[in-house]
This record gives sequence, structure tokens and C-alpha cells, in this order.
Amino acid sequence: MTKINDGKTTEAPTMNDVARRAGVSAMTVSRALKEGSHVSSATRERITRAINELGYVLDQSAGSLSSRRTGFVAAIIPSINNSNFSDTARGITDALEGTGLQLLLGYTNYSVEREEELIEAMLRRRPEGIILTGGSHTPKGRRMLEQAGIPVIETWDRPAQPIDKVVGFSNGEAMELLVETLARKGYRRFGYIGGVTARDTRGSQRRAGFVRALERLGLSSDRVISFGVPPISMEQGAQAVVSMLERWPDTQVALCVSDLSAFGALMECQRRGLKVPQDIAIAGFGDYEIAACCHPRMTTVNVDCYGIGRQAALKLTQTIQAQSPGTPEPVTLTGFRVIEREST
Amino acid sequence: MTKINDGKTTEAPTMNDVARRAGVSAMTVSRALKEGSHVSSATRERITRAINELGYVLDQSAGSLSSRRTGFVAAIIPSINNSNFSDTARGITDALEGTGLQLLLGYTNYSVEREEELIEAMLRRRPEGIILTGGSHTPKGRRMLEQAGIPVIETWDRPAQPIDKVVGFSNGEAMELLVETLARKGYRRFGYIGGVTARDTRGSQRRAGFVRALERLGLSSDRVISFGVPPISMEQGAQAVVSMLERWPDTQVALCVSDLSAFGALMECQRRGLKVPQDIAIAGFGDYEIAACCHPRMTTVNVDCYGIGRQAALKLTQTIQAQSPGTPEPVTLTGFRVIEREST
DNA sequence: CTGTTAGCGCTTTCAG
DNA sequence: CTGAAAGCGCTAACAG
Repeated sequence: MTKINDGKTTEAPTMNDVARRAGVSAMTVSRALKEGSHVSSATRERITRAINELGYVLDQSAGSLSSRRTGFVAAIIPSINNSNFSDTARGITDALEGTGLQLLLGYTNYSVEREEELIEAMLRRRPEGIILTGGSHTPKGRRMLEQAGIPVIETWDRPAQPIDKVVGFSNGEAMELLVETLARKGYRRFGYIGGVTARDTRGSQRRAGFVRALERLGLSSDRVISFGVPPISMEQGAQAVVSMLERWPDTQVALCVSDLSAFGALMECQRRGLKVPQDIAIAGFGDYEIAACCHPRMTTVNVDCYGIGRQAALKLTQTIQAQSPGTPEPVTLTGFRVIEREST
Repeated sequence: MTKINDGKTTEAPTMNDVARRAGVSAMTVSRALKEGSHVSSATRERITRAINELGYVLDQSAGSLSSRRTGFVAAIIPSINNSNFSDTARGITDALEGTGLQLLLGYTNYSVEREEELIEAMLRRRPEGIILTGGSHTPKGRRMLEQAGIPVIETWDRPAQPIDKVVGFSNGEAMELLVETLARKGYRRFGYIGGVTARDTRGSQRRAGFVRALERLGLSSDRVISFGVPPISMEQGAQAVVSMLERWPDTQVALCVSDLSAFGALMECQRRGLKVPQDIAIAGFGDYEIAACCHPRMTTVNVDCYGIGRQAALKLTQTIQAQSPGTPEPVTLTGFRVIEREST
């Protein structure tokens, strides 16, 4: 393979091939490819033609090596398969649109060990910033993030000791609000359905919020079913509600760690001929599409998943642009609100 | 900024910094970082220590420039927010695990124009292979893919003129099978609910299959509701079934382009006091989690979304490894099967 | 097992 | 507006 590409090999053409064909230098081609740089329109036209004839596509890896800007932003979410987090990912990509920044997305399956691996894998690509879900990381993961020298945004949570910037809300407070809202409605005997381990930080915070709110109200917070490895599925929600009704048949309302398990519980109740909310009320968390559409429609907590992503990405681009670190607010609190529907 | 990094600046340390600190050459550091290369354990230990002290992370962009292997695989799906496609994405990442290949994921929002942009954006990163959803692309997109000189895998479909390799199934045949299965069960008056435009290729193929099967059976294929821009939502499914029952009150079974719209239709029927399947039967497509869990449980077509991703990634890695192009089978057909449940 | 040299394809920087 | 030289951080290839 000669250095001079003859266009007949399968080797991809380089910028030099384009330059030669257009009768200019590579530098001029580089300029023509970048917005807002001054190239005479005649030259630009010749270059464009050469690019099309050759089927040239810019090699950005090479470019970023010399410009020291990769154009990557990394984001790590627990699951790609959960519409709450994929809404956040959508928010990020949408906010990145037009900035020339491209998203490098990874998911951890709710494992901090996997998160640590991902952090390293992504940092090898030299992203210009990184967006994480939650504030729990391995010590090594945390150290890598701190030393990376790029803006770090933790989302979906309010970490006690943020690494850098935060866009999130308190999952505990959100669950407390749900409990209070339902208590005000007259419910007294509350149950909670969630996953078993502490793997899902946000899940355990919601459970803690549940307990806190009931204790404050002087109500029992014992009715807690922990079932299945988070994230718990619809089917597991169905099984959990059965356990709950066996152990505590007088439960008035079952709060679930997410709408998905709540939906499973709701359907299972119907299958068993229980009327919701008359025999048992059910509420979820997350305001997934399903909550608004199921029958009866589900009471839940809306947490603006898309907005979390959008704001995280905005904060990131602002921080990247504002050379001086720390320009945007360090913490952005995103809203949550209880959506009362027919299931309670 | 001097070339020699003193560790006190915010500049990220380079391999040379590590080498100097460990008293070896950069090349040895490079070797120590790569699996299966021979470095004495004493040297390796010094290097490892230097890496930890410095918090060094390999710069893969630089590495790929010289090794001419980026370690990227690109995948483009219609929506990240749809569990069918995110299952495919999961299948891809899982199959890529341990290969040293990293996924570059993008979504098109069901727009071929957006797909074209994404193809170019991804090719700029010089992926070693690319996985697409469906066989419809813009002419320019197709040309770029053909000229990229990397394996291309089209999935979720059986394109008439594949660019390269295919892992998919015929959406039309799958829908025909559903119609036949239900006709065998005695249903005669079939309705179809799907989106309006041809944006969603797989959606229109399913509709075409619906029509074909009914014509073959000598049954009417007129009851078609086209409602909403694909992908149609649960809520739109709910509205569509209402229209259908207004226009053709004698419809016996409503087939929906996906489980999501089918679920919306199912819930709406319950809301209106219609018994499913007695008053009207409903079937979906995709076998989403919700189909197995809703009440009544939904009849649908399972299409092995995860397996499509897994097999596509396997075919890709095989093709990348087998230097000689075209080693694996060009077309892998993935299975589909009708899952009969309570809704029909 | 380790080092040296060269260069991947582009952009920065400086000249013209 | 355009070009030439240098080099980004790493690894291939070869030498020892």
C-alpha cells in the first residue's frame, strides 16, 4: 500500500487525497470542513467536489488528537431499558444537538463495579465532560472522576458529597411527599414494595423516605416487602403485592418503588378480583407512559426525567465553554410532583 | 505548559510521564497496558505503581490513530425509548463484552434523514463495523455505508437489496402468521391499528402482511386505522380503537402495530366496559414485558429483539476478525412466534 | 524482555 | 485567503 492513495484500493481516502485532487493543501481542506472559516467559494467548491468524488469522510480521531478536543460527552445510566433513564438520555442528546458534541452512552445494570469499568473505558476516549446517574461510586471510580480534569455531573440524586456538579432531586423527599399526599387523603395503613438489596441507591432512598414520612405521621412503617434484585419487574411487583396482602391483609395502599412494579401489582389485583382503589390502592413512582394509560390510571410521582438530562447537558456545555471552572450553579434541583390519578 | 508534565498542572499525564516515573520507555508502558504482551513482572509492577500514583488513563484516540483500530462499533436504532430496540442494543453490548469493542449508539427518531446524519457522524469516528435497523436509507447514507470499507449489518428486517450482511426477519410474514393463527381460531372480521406515514418501514410491512394474509383467506382487509406519527403511543392506541369501533362496530379482533398501542387499546376497552376478548379481541406485536403482565394478558408476536442484537454483534466481530470479507453467512434469519394469551 | 525510530491523519501555529 | 512545518499521544516494526 503506497502512501499516495490511488482510490482503487479499499483504503479510506485521507484529507491529503482530497487536497491533491482539489489542487490545494490539506490545511485548506481542513478549513473548508470547519464552519466559520474563510475559504474562497471557488476553492470550497473544488474541495466539495473532490470530497464527493472520493467519498471522503473526516477522521475525527486524528483531528481530536491535534486539536485536543474529542467532541465526546460521556453519560452513564443504570439501564438503557428503563424509559425513565432513556428519557434522560434523550434529554442529553437533544441538548447536545448542534453543539458538535456526541454522546458516548453506557449502562451499568445498577452495578457500581460495572460503573467503575465504564468510567475508565469512557475516560480512555477523553470525553470533554461526563454525566453520571446517582452519587454512589466505587472509591476508584470517584478518584478517576476527580482526576479526569473534566466537568462531572451527577444526576437523579442529591449526593451528600458531590464530585462536582449536580442535577437532581431528593428521592427520599419525593417519596415523603407521596406518603403525605395520600395520608391527607385519609389512608393510614401503608405498604411499600421495592427490591431487596442496596444496589439501587435511589430505590433505597425512596424506601427511607417512606419510613421517615410515616414515622413523622405516627403511622406504622412496618409493611415493607423487599422482593427481587432491583430494578424489580412488573412480574415481581405482581408477586410482591400478593405477599403483602397475605402478610398484612388490611393494607390500604401499596406504594411501589417504580411504576413498573406498581403496574404489575395493579394488574395482579385485578386478576384476583380486587377493586383498585376500593379494596387496595396502589401508587407508583416515575410517571412512566404506562401510568397515565393503564386502567385505572395510576397515581405516581413525576420527576422530569427528560429535563434532568437536558439540564445536565446544558450545565456541561456551559462549564466546558466557560473556561474558568465552576461558572454555572453547582447544584440544580429538578422538580417532582405527585400526580393523583384513579388508583388511589 | 512544558512538555514534561510535572504532575502539578491540571494537564492529564501521558504515557511518557508514566514511563519516566517507572524508569522505562513509553513502549514498555504501552506493552504493560496491553493483554498478552511480555513484560517482566518487576517492570510491570513499577509501571502499575507509576500509573496509580499519576492517575494515568490511556488515551485511546491516540492509540487508535497509530494502530488503525478504533475499538468502536456503531449502532443506529430508531428509538432508545422503545424496549424492543433497547433490548437489541443490550444484545449488542453483551455480545461485545470482552472483545475490547465499545458501542457508539445513536437513535434516529424513525427519520432516515436523521439516520443519514448519524451515519456520517459515526463514520467520522472510524468504527470497525456498523449495525443498522432496517433496510431503508437515504441514497447518500447508503453510499457512505458501501464506501466505508467496514462490515455493515442491517437488522430487524429483510431488505430486498442488502448492503452487506443481514440479521432479521420478515415483519410482513410475522404479521401474516398472526392473522392466520387468529383466523384458525375462528376470527373473521379483523381490524388493524398503526401509524399514518411510511416513516416506520417495519410498521408498513406489518400492515402489508395484514392485508396479504386476509386477502389470501378471502376476508376483508378494509378495517385499517392509521393514526398518529409512528411510533404510535399507548394513548394513540386507545384513541384508535375508539375510532375503529365507531366505524366498524362489528370488528372482532384488533391487531396493533406494537404492544404499546395494543395495550392502550386494551385499557381503553376496559374503561368503556368492553370485555376483552369477548366483545373485542386485541393482539399486539413485539412481546414487550407489558404484554405478559397486563390483564388480560396479551396475545402478541415475539421477535427475539435481544437475539437480533446479539447475533448482529457476533456476525460483526466474526467479520472483523476474518480478514477475508464475507466469511459469515450473509443473511441470518431470526425467529418469530405467535404467543397466544388471554386477549384473543 | 526492552528500546528506538517513524508515523498514523489531522489541526495548531506561524508565515506569507 | 492559503500554505508549510511541527507535533498531538500512542503503537508498529524492527533491532538488540
